[in-house]
Amino acid sequence: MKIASFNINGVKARLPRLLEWLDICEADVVCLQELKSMDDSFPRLEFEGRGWHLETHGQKGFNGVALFSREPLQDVRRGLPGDDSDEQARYIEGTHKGVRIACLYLPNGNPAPGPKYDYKLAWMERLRKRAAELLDSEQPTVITGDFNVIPMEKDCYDPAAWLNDALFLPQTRAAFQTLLYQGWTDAIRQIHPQGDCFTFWDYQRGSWEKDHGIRIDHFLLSPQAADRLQDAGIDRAQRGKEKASDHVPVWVTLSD
DNA sequence: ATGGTCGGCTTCCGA
Repeated sequence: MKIASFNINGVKARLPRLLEWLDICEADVVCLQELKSMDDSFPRLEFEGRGWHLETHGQKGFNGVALFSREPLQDVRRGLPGDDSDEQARYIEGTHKGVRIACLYLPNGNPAPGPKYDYKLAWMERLRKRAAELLDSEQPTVITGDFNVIPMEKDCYDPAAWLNDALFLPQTRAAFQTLLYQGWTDAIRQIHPQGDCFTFWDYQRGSWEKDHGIRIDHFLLSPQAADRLQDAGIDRAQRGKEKASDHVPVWVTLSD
């Protein structure tokens, strides 16, 4: 089973690139973030016509997550539990062939300190609680998406340049590490322990041309999923295409 | 060198 994740930075702006990539990605389930589309204006037919089943969770203008799958998903759940007043569309779960898959777009949090950073940390605490429930289920589970967390110094081109950024602050990294200590496996680092594994290059300052990237799109695998981990990778070439997203797809394969 | 560039129900905001 192949599961991919891709922050597309606007489904309508990315339509040709996304359709092209979906045709070659060979994924059974695709987790998408930053749809920037409401559900009732989502270009469903473009994807359904190519055989994808869609579960979207959008909002106007910003955020938005979706699960695309070759077979219909079971038990789809929208929204991260823990705050009924939170109206931002950043989380969706579904089950594919017994594997629970959570797709998230974790808050950016900049500028820090400030209310946006407080929201990020509160969201990560809610995620910790949901992740603990998922572990307790002992079902094979994958949490993936744009975490907006640079876990380690080697995950950015110039750590000093990111010291005061909400993606790299000690509290942010500690909250991510707390997730890992629960028992989750960082699948991309598991398969690629050395070297750059960048997944994002800013549109500004020629970041792609200079390879000034960061690793913020992750796959966390429960023990039951990690036992089945075969491979993981990053479709880096997507960043060099015309009208590319600022993120590239990441993926894992699990044995059946 | 406080710039630069995307996307969105755009004329600012979020990233």
